[in-house]
Amino acid sequence: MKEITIQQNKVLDCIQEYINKTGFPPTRADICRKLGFKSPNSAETHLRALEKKGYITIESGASRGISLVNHGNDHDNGFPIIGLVAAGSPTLASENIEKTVNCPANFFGSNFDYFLRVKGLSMKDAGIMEDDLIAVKKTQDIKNGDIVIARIEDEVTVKYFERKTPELIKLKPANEDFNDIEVDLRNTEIFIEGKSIGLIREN
Amino acid sequence: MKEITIQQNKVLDCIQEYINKTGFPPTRADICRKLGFKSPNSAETHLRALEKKGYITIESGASRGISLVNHGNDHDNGFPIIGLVAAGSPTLASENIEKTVNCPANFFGSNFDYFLRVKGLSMKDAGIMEDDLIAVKKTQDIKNGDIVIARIEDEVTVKYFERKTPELIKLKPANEDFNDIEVDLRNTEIFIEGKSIGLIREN
DNA sequence: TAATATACTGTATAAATATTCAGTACTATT
DNA sequence: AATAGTACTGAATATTTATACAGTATATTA
Repeated sequence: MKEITIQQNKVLDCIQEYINKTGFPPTRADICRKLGFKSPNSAETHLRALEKKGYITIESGASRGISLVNHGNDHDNGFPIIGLVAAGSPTLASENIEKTVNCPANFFGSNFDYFLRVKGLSMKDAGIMEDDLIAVKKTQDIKNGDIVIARIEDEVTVKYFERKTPELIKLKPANEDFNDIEVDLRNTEIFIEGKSIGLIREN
Repeated sequence: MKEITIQQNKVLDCIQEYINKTGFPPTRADICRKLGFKSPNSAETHLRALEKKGYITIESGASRGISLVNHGNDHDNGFPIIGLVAAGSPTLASENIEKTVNCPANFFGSNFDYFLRVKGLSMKDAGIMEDDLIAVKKTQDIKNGDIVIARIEDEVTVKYFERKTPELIKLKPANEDFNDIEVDLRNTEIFIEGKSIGLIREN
């Protein structure tokens, strides 16, 4: 994140304070009043600088169209939502983060690391529907019957886990339209990202 | 707190949604666009009614000067979980409260009032499983296809809502092992507690 | 030395926005 | 039958607001 100047920081604080107090963002004139500027352009230029540096977004044309960008919220109760890209690993890299959800860390009893947005209906009989958010705990402590987030080559999938033999793993969907995936560890690489410990659905 | 009409409730939801999405309140025109009004005065009158009834405040003269009033939020981020007792109404009386869950009020986009713990599998094809927690918003603004919490006599149930005629309501399960419930308002009393706007599952 | 970013004032203006007024229509209450 | 509340359209208008342009000045970097 780019450095900001003292004055830009004052403007940023001013915006935050204004929103806290009134519930909506300030106008250029409001900022001027607060910080003692005499020209709305003073505020404008600072706002443009803050936008360029990624601290705020400004909706063009709209009045009071300033909103604060949430960055570095990885820890204080903000959990990232990661899209389940068809081919590719779900990582916490910022470009994969859809948005963040504010909720307590122990929301699902056990701690978890991120939310995964579900694509497809392969687990529908387990009550996991398209666009649901699965709370994923990064762990290798998997028992048979757990719902795991697994990566086979470049494909990420959510399935029931079942270890048949030390070399053979079965990934079972909860939908009769889908087939079991059998993975022989001797010729296929599989990586278990973690397991599901909860679920959130936004209607 | 004074009663509000269905339309006023829609406007209130619309404001909430807009703020969640953009970070700042809507203009009259924004509300019109969302709800299909053709005159900004439609929004204006609803806003004035909501202000009069204490649900919002409007800063005179300012653009986007709407802010939501936090009224009687006896649960400050702690939401009660109510058991779905086979016979009996889900009320917020303390003896019915299983425990409380800490989460933001706008967790599911729109505000909600309590969680209901689901018993049975009558909605399993909608991804609602036994012991799931349904986020219930107390409202009478129900559309066909909504998942409602309905009370018929002393029985509380969660079902899809479908109004066939002004006198005939159908409550449809999402499970072929269950039958539709047809309610004739002329001889049976039904009370809609509210609708489901989200779901949480603790594995 | 030139270029660039910061940090302002001051003025102007088009677009966004709140707000009022005049209607129509429906419903419930007195 | 009259009154009041709800729920709108449509038009008009004054104010608010973003935004561009023209300057001045200082500090930092290449």
